[in-house]
Amino acid sequence: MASPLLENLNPEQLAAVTLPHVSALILAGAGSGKTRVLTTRIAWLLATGQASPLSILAVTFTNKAAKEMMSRLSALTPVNTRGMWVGTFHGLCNRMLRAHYRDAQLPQAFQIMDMQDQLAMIKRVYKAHNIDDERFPARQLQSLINASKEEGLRPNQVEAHDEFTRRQVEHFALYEQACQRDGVVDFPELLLRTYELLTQHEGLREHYRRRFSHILVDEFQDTNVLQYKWLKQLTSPQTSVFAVGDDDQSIYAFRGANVANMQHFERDFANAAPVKLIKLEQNYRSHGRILDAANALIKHNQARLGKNLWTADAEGEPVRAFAAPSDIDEAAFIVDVVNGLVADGVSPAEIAVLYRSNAQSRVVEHALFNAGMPYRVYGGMRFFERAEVKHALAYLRLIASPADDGAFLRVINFPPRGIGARSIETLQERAQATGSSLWQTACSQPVAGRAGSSVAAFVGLIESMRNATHGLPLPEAVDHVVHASGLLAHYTGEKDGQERVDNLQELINAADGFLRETEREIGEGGDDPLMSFLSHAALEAGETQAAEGRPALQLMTVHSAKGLEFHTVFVTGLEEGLFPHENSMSEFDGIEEERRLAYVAITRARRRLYLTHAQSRMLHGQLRYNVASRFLEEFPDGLVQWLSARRRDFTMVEDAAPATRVVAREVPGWRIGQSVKHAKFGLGIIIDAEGRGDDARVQVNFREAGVKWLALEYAKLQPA
DNA sequence: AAATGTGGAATTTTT
DNA sequence: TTCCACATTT
Repeated sequence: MASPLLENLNPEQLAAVTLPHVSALILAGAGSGKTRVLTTRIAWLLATGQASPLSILAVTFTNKAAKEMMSRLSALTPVNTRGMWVGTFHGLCNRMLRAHYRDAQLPQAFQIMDMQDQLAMIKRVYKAHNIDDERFPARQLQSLINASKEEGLRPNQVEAHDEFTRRQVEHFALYEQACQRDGVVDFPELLLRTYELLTQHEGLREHYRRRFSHILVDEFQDTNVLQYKWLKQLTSPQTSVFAVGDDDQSIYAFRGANVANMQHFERDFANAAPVKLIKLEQNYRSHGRILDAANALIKHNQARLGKNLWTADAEGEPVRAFAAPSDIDEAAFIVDVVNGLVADGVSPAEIAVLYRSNAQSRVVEHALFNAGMPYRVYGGMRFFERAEVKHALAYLRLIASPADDGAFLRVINFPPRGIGARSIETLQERAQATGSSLWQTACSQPVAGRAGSSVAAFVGLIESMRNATHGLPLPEAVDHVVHASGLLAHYTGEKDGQERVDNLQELINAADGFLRETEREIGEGGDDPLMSFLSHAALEAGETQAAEGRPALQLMTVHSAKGLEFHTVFVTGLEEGLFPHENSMSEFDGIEEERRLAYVAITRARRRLYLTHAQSRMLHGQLRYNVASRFLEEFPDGLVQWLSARRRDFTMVEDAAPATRVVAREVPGWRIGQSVKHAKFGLGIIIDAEGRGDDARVQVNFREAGVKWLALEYAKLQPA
């Protein structure tokens, strides 16, 4: 078969793409063409008539991945992909719940809460039931709720072995009641409710099982217990499940990802035929030495399915490492190298600085700013999370779903309209007493006087907005609400309000863009555009910040770099305590997860890889001295080229920025920050010193043995 | 209702 | 140190 679709696939990719109607686990290494295989598989199923678009469901974790899949797929197939279900777990579940809201026991206009909304809801529950948030921190309950749901557990199924947990589970149950009354669902609820819908309604379950004969799952190593159960519900002996993942890139255990799903897959999804296992190990991204480093590092993990990346490409540049005296010097080094690369014609946008934790970006930003180098920091506030945008959305939510107390409280006095805390509390008490929503309570307003009339005016405002926007095209409805609510006027009058005004305008644009993008799909569900837009706003928080005009250096955590690639990558802060993070050391599988994280970082690089660590760094307002990361020791000799600075005398560098350095309490011959070796304790770093001559003692932070004071006269310390 | 002060915590993050 | 949530002040 000379299908152009299959051209240039390597034998393993070809085997995966053209697999018969069985379930399969594709172990796809970093840069092995995972997305290509996934999309080509779908295109091939369509091209050979083995599947119609209606019979395909493809699920991802992020909206970005879903979009990417759709756009690459449309380039591969002439078949109209409408009717295919491609989306995130949450997006697909939302779709099912909208279609079967009655069976799912939800109101038609149920709203989705993001994490902020969820926390606010918990605090409201606390207030209504006089729960002490000192004893029961709201965030802790939030974690318990989400973790429980992600394991598929309702409050009555959560095991509580102690009194504290028992109380928390009670609060969990109260929270669920409140959500149900308000007609709101949190993120994990979307999945859990859909899962229960399928388990409890055989007709529906059979319908979807018959419909989706092909289910494809991206990033399978990131699935949690509930997602796995959900997939099982959709699967019959006739279903082909094509799961793509990489156990070596499993870095989300902390949010419930369960790599064991990969091991269980072979057992649980073997139906008519055994599950096929295919490994994609040829890497199309990186030069040889980068892969050598990645392979060498990940070999130190015990729990692996086992994979080794290789490339037909060149060995390339050596991997380089740099030991900086301080975090400031580390940043200066990065600026130096970047300047050199940019002078050589590498675009700054093709260079990434990766770090373990966000706090590390500050020093690098500072150095880049002073060097006049454009950069972009990932992470932070998303568009739909901004206060002004959430306010506008709350008005829209209240129009669509008046029982939504969260939305009600957000805007009842914003912009300020003279409804004080007192009136709101009275309203809440009465709502609590009658078991009705704040909106209902506000409508049946028997309170006389000024407060009563303000509340009545608010009710009138929302009702007039509902009438005025009824039947309007979505962007015009949003436009109306932004004006009629007084939000625009409020921010226009405020100093520093321009950005917020811009964001409100941008919300109108977003509504317009959303309408255009979904136009083709409307008719299929006959959905209310406002409802869809509100779901969209909750499920897709939007970009962190608009892309810069000129190409900018990319700064991000290793986690957010997953799935991306760059010409040059700096992996920074490779220090014990930071990377691997100290918290991970007490966690189950913690160090191995940190190592996978380092593996992800390394495999982002196409051509050049720099590994850096700093011997001292400012952390939580204190200067800390860290030993180089164990990961740096896990590369075979000769693979990593240490740059001159390791040999260079520290004092040279210290002279460059003397003001930033603590003047060491001098012990002749030794320096704070110096790496040393001890016969018994091994490698360490000098972090303090005192005394002179025979009394001279140094404090050393040993990698293995911890912090110790040593008398120089007796301890046979060697410079390392 | 905004402005200012205080205490505590400070991996990683998407939906 | 720096950020945030929350409390108190003005």
